[in-house]
Amino acid sequence: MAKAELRIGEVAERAGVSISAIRFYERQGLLPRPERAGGQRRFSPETVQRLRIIDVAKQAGFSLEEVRTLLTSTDEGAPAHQELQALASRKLPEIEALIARAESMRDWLTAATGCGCESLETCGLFIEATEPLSGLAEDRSG
Amino acid sequence: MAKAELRIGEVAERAGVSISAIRFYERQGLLPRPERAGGQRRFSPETVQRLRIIDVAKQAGFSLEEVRTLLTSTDEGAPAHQELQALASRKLPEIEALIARAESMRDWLTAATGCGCESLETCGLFIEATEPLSGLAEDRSG
DNA sequence: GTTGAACCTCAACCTAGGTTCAGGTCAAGC
DNA sequence: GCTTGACCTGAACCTAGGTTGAGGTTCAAC
Repeated sequence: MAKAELRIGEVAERAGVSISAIRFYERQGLLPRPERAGGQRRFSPETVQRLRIIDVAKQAGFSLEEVRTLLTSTDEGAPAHQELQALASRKLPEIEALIARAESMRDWLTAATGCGCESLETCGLFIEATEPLSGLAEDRSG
Repeated sequence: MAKAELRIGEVAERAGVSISAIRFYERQGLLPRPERAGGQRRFSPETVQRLRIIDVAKQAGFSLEEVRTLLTSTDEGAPAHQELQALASRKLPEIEALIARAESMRDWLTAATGCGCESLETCGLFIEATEPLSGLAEDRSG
């Protein structure tokens, strides 16, 4: 383990995250409580990489709680692919549903840019069962 | 204008929205303040349709503030297509960006389900500049 | 005339992912 | 020894779109 010598401002800059986010992640258990010197946090360079991992996982669609699960699992010695595959398999259908909903929105909005209706009440875009809309309904089945 | 004879519970059921949402929309200016009988709201049947319009617009990706803009504009006599086209044209790039981001997430997650790495630190999925990730970066340009 | 369902208002609460603020400490340069 | 910048804690605040709860009224049936 490398020496704990970085101050929070430097870690923030290197990792491209805010100082307040670093303290927040620590509170949320995504980062271990770092060593202190005179009350101030001192981080090892590995922390920068851990913050980058957190960032990538967030971009991939994981919540901070899911990221914490992933990090905790590997911290405890489990192989990375184990929890990662499980989380990804659970997240994938959510993201696919998001894509499908967003594509329906796009189709509706595209139709709307060509709308010439005088009133919303009579506009086909706002009358349910019209095709571009059907895909927009939220899933109320379960 | 039809008679104001519906109670809030009936409007909620017909429109498929919650009672608390109806009161909330009234506070937010999406519904006009309805007539009262002994302190209780009495709605005209048109309210049900207005709630359906709100619902469709929400599904299409508009915020309540945007929906209010749309409704206010047409309430004031403007043709529906005028504000609708403007709002849709502004919303469309947002939704297209959302689709692009979600597709990048999907690709990353798909790769992750096949990951066999032992550690996150050495996993290519978490090393930036690796391709599936490049599309995931949030737009920090503007 | 009383019960119970449906309604009322106002304020507080919820999620997620942080940010901001107040009030205080620490470290380095002059 | 004083200033300045970086840091500390804890609590409050933010968005969006509502929901929930407390405490009180009204309506319809029996």
